[in-house]
Amino acid sequence: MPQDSRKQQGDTTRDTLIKTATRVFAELGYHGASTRAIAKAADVNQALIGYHFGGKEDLYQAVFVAIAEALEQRMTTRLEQLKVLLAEPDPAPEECLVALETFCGGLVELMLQPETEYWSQLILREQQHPGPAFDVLYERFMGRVLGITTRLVGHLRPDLQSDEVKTLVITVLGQILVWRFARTGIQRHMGWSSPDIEAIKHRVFTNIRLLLTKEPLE
Amino acid sequence: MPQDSRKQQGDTTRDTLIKTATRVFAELGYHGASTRAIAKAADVNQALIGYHFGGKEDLYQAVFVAIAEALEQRMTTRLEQLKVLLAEPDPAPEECLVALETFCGGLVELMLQPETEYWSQLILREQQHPGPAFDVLYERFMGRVLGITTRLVGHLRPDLQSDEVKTLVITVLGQILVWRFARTGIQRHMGWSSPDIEAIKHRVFTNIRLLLTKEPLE
DNA sequence: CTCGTTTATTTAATCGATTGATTAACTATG
DNA sequence: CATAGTTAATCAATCGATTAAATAAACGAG
Repeated sequence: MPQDSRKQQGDTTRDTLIKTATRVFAELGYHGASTRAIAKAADVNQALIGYHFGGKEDLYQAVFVAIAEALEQRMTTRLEQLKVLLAEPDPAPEECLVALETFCGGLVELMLQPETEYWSQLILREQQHPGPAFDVLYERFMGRVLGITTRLVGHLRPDLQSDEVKTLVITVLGQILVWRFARTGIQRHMGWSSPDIEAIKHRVFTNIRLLLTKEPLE
Repeated sequence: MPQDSRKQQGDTTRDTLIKTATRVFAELGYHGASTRAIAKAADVNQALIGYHFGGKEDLYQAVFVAIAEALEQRMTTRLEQLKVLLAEPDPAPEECLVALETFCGGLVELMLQPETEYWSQLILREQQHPGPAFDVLYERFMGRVLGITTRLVGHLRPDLQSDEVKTLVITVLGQILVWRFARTGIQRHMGWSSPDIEAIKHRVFTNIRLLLTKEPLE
């Protein structure tokens, strides 16, 4: 690793602090994670949090901006693909279905990646008490995912009203998100050490087709 | 309100502390909720937490025992109904479906009740870092719900293997649970002040029938 | 019924430890 | 020497826990 020049050293410290703080905040909670614990875990002097970010609260904000950027980066390609499809005059239903499957498959993988565990913990916490950190997350990630999938499902199910489409979208996404949010309980129930991604994907794909291709029962 | 006798006063203090602590722990997190803040919110002397429970950690445990008991009480009737149905030699599929719908309908109502908000926040937190508090919750509530629904779905879908049934159950429950643990994001997306319970129920019922009555696609 | 005693509960005050923040001195790069 | 970054030390505030004193209901003896 090349030795940082003095000016680059500051950026390195910032990055290290954000990365470490993501983990410590997720593990101990905002109040439980002391600036000293974060600094020690990052192998950095405690006063540097104040120097680089201003204070603990500002570091917390910086963590969420970083999470939103990372999520944005991972999903932006897939979201663009859906946008392109929806830009067509009248996309074929089967094409929409495959695109939605691909998108949801990526979401399943994202939910099951170990590295997203800290993110989900922080997002869950923040969602319970929405502050400025949640606004960043919603605008840069959640809102975009919800928006594009709603448009896609709306095209697949023209028989449904606007609110009905939204409700359906939530349930479709819910069966994916649950694998992250209820992970501990699920593991205890299924007796898995690590979840079988392909099996989950297969189930989600099947469900999507059942929920979006079948005509309403009555 | 009748004046408490001296002996009853202790129990009253205990109950008040648990009820208040449920809210404060949920709002501020374990570390964020100081014993002084809890005591002040409960209008009780701070030292009484130590006197009645031993310490902060013990009060936290007591909160989860109370939550588990409340959840148990609310669901035990519905769970018994399912057990009775499953005890029959060969329950009719339609009967199983209706029973599952009824059960899931109750679950939807539970998820949307304002009073369960504190519970869900605490459960989510505890699930991320499972401790003894989570054990109580799983054994008395989650495990029983998962177990009984899995048996029911297994009977409805004899074409699926054991793990496939469990996976299907998780997705079915996930589309219900999501209304609670993604509540803030959902509200922002749907622009609701308060969710339309009947619409959600209708969607969940429709989904259940689509997912559990249709034969596998291939 | 009344008094003194026991018991459970409550209270204010205080303990050492830890918190986030800040300071001034220090280091190294340009 | 100027600047950006780092460091150890210290600040008042707050933390959970504990203490001894205060309060009042419960109880047995007379």
